[in-house]
Order: sequence, then structure tokens, then C-alpha cells
Amino acid sequence: MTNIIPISHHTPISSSSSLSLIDVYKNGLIGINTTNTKTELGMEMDMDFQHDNGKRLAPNEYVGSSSGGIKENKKDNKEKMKLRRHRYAFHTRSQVDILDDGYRWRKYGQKAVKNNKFPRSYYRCTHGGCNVKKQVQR
DNA sequence: CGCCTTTGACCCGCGC
DNA sequence: GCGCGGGTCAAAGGCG
Repeated sequence: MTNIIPISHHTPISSSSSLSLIDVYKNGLIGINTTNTKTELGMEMDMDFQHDNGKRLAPNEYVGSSSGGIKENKKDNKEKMKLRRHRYAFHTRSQVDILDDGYRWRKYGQKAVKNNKFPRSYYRCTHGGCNVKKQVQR
């Protein structure tokens, strides 16, 4: 159902007009926002949470708090409760919101792929009624 | 007020 | 059956 647009060597980015995320990557920029954003803030955030040998500590307020807050489709709710997702504090605004086709893409994830040393970014079209997703990797 | 980004955790599928 | 990899979620803070 979900239209996934894999960005690969042979798959063009949607309508790809002129400047695309790939272009940015090709330029050697890992973080897409590195071009014109305030990624520095993200670094501050990192420092704020890295205390345990580089491992992020989950705020105790998240451990076993507010029951029923998570989605029900989770099997082990209790387990999840303890492993509550930690919180992040940062703010990064990127002008790359509006890309090639003029659609608005929101980044919802980033993963480091084995094959590539570069991280793969996942974007979701936030346009009204647009359920398109796409991956961007170098 | 809404939207966006970051990033680890979580979950599922596939391969061995 | 287990492990690994890949994909998605969720939360907080700031700006327009």
C-alpha cells in the first residue's frame, strides 16, 4: 500500500527536478541539514545525554510511568514500559523541507546500512493525502 | 499552535 | 531456532 520510492543507483528521486537530497549527498555531506541548518544544537543535545560511557540514559521519569500511553499493538507492554523510549531535546530546522518536486518531506528515521558507510535517511511525504515514502542514501 | 528534526529503541522478516 | 539487518516509532524543544 505504501508507496516506497527506493533511492538507488537506478531509481530517480520522484520527479527529481534539480537539487535533490542525493545531490547533497553526492557533495559529500552526510547530514542533509549540514548544508544550511543548525545541526550544532543536536550536538549539544548529545552531550546532555551521554553520561554512561557514551550510552544514553533513559530518564527515570520514563521508566514505568504513565500506563497505557504506548500503542496497544505492542505485545509486551509491561516490558516496553520499563524500556520506555528516552527523550530527546534538540531542534533542527532544515530548509531542505521542500525538495525537488515541491512536496514537503519529513525525515522520520536514519539508519546506518552495512553495505554503505553512509547512513540511509527515511523521508515521508507530509503533503496532504500523500503517503509516499522514500529512502535516501549515498 | 503546529511542524520539524534527531536518535535510540522496538519490531518484523529473512537467512543460516 | 537464533541472529542480524532493516524499517518505523515516539518524544521534546524551538521557531514561524
